[in-house]
Amino acid sequence: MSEKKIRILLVDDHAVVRAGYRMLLKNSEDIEVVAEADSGERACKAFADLKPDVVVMDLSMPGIGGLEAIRRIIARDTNAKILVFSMHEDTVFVEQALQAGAQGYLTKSSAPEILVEAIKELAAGRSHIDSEIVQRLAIQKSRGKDSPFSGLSTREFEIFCLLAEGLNTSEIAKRLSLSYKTVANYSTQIKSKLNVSTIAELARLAIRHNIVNP
Amino acid sequence: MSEKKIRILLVDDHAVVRAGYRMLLKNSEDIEVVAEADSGERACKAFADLKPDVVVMDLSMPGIGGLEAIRRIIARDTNAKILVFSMHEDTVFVEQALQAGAQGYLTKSSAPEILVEAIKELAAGRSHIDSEIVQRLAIQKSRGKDSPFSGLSTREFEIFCLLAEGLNTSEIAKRLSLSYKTVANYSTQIKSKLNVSTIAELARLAIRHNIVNP
DNA sequence: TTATTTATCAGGATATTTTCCTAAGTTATT
DNA sequence: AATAACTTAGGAAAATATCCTGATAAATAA
Repeated sequence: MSEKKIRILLVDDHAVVRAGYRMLLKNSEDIEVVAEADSGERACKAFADLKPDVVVMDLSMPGIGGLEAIRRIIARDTNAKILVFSMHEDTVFVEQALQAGAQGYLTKSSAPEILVEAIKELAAGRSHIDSEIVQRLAIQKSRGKDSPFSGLSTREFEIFCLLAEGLNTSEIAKRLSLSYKTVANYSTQIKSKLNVSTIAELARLAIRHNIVNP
Repeated sequence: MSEKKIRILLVDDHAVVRAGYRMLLKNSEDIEVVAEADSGERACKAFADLKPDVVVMDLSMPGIGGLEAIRRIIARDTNAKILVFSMHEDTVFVEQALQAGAQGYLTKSSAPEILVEAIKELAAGRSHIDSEIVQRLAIQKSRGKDSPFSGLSTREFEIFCLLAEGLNTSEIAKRLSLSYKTVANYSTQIKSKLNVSTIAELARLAIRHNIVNP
């Protein structure tokens, strides 16, 4: 047992949820929450300022989402340890988060003790992915049954989510600090890859896969 | 009891379903299925040819949907008796169907005997709406809680459904035999009335209200 | 019955968006 | 070091959306 506590940055847009996590982690002697953030942007800032040992991060947040935040943090520090704690159980999100650089993935339906356990794992340099999800990933892989989104790159998937949520091209461009043209071109590419011709079809596809709620 | 049988036109795009109805109605002495149709277009044609006493009509069909078929039939014969037999339980559809000119509305979850009963009611010049739905309509009305779609005209609602299903403007124009311009103008109007700015939002709204499946 | 509103339908003009092509810089991968 | 994949974005042309206007037809009110 090391004498120094594991320093945590909590990222979630809901204050109540953060408070809950904080309470939960208070029971652990060797864990200390050093900061909270309610957006991807502020998470990046807090990470740069405090260099926490582990970031506990929600995915769906206003502004740049969790995925983008992960990528920005990893860009700053390749060794950053990020544990995703999301409500999304769909394997697409897991794949995307890991690809973005996260080392851990838990769902909100995981048992509370697991959170502490996972944090310690990450701090020790190992990874921890929800066992149920690991199984599903394995099954999917063995069946060669990739989700229709596995062909999308990180950026494509990100824009896909925003399109499905109902944002238009210029709103997405603004949010991701990209040129309007870039987003427009991505949209075309995404529709082609997913084999849909309208945004309505795209939205329904996303809903069927629990990527956005109806 | 009149000596002449009630002459029925069955409209449904699934042959098996039509066969089922036919079997069901065979048990009734005073009912006779004189024709079947698997599309709105053919239903109109069959109606004009045979002048059945009652039309039993599904709503969701390829080509012109059931709503448009009802309107065309009523346009030809104001006294046509149309009984909608749909899987849609949402009151929006009932309102739309009645507004289009139908006298009856049953859902596929109704008891089989009810179908025979309803047909006889219609043939006698009365109306018959599924009792569960009547109740829900009454409750909605009493609460003054109109669905967001009640502000849409028949045509607007029709185009709304097709947009939500994933058709684009020119496909809709083709299907409804309208000018591209008309549909484009309607789309703008519909989005404005429903207070959405993208087709993705429109699709999600439709899905939330069970107007199209995800 | 006549007047007024509402619904349907669509053209013109203009703006906005999409699509397709191309290309440069970046990051993995071999 | 080289090939491949990803990200970014501009130009040009095609497709769509928007706003305005107007003509019928049908329903509703006076």
